[in-house]
Order: sequence, then structure tokens, then C-alpha cells
Amino acid sequence: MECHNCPNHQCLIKKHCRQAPMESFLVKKHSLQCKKTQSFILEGAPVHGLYFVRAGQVKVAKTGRHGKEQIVRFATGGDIVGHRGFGAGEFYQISATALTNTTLCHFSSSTMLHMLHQVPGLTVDMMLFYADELNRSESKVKKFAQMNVREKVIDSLLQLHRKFGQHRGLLNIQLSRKELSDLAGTTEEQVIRTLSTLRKEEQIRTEGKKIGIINVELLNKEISNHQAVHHI
DNA sequence: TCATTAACTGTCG
DNA sequence: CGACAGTTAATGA
Repeated sequence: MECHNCPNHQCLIKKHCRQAPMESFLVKKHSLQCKKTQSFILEGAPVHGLYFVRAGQVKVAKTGRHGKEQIVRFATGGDIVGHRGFGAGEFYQISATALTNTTLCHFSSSTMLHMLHQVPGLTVDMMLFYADELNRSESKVKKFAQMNVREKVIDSLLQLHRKFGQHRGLLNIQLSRKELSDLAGTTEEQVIRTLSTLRKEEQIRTEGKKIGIINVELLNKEISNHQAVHHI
């Protein structure tokens, strides 16, 4: 899999692949296929490098001490997975699982470090990426503190809509109710009940696992309204 | 056809 | 709101 004809133009490796020093590193890239539900990073496992998603959908999750899973973020074409591990810690703090059949590009930690030493543009872009990730997780903490279950579910649906979009009125991602609760930070039953109410209110529609948001602006409005109320 | 999994509902603390 | 139990529907070996 050559970087030069990769469709993911926002991928940081692709963006800098024309730099002279990159040639020697790109040959060390490994491509691998992951089938749906397959995990390629296990929480607590020794760090073995950095992944870039070439095609497919990936969920990044973390398990709490009570066995509760929390979905941290999603990754699709061009996104980075496993970036918290290399250099600093010895073990991954997260797990990464393919939600669809997925093609991954892998670099070992040492290759990444050599790359960062020799390609300043890549280093800067990586740093900006880390800063953005930090911002996201900080605002995530704030949300969790003040939102009730209904708001968490709605917020999660809107997040999926922003990241994956909708085709024919249905979200372009399939999650089980359990996974949706892992994302929203609640239980499967609460998600099921909230989805049922939203369906009766004709805010969403469901076709088995598939969920469609009928009026994005309306749900957005409800979130901001409720958040304002909670601030007072 | 039977067994397993997922979606859903009722109820209780 | 979370947890448990129980029902129903879909899936597939």
C-alpha cells in the first residue's frame, strides 16, 4: 500500500510523504487487515507502535475498574490510533477495535521516533494533533459532569452524525445499543429506553441497529437549552 | 430446528 | 438512574 496513491489526504504521513527523509521510513510501514469486531490494540498490552487507519471504522475504548467500557473516540480513514502509547508509557491505556473490516498502516515506535526527529513538519503536525485531542477530552469531562441520560444519548447521536454523517436518513455507522451506552456513559437499558422515547417523539427513526436523526437542528437546540439550564 | 445473541420491557432499590 | 430478570425477535449452525 503506497502512501502516494492513498485516498486519505488528511493523513499526516501522506501529507509529508514527499519529504526526502521519509522514503527510508515508508518502506518500514506495515499494512494489515482487521476484520469486524477484531481488536488490534489491547488495554494493558505492551506498546508496539502507532496505527493509521487507511480504510474502515475503529472504536477506541477504555475499561473502568468496574468493568465498564467507555468509548473514547472513533477513527476512520486518515486518523491516528495508539498515539498515547509510544515514547512515554510502556503499556497501552486504551483498546482499539475494528467496527468494520479495516485496513491499517502500522509503524513501530522506533520508526516513528526516528521519523519525528528527521521531519520537523510532521512533528509540528503531530503536536497540533495532540493539542486538539487534549482539548476534546477536556470538554468531554465537562459534558459528563452536567448531562443527564437523555442529553448524553442525544449528544452521542449528534457526535456520530458529525463524524460519520447520514445516508438515506440513517447514520453511516452501526453500533449495538451496548456500544452506544459505552459511548454515552450510561447503561444499555437506558439507551434503549431513550431511543424508544426519541422514536415516539419522532426525533429519530430506527431500522434494527441503524439509527437515523430526523432533525439535527432540533436535537442540537435541546442539548444547548438543557446545558444552559444546568449552568444556573 | 434448536441454540445463541440482541433488542426491548417491567420492576425494584 | 442503575441493576436484574424476563420476553421477544432475529440469526445462524
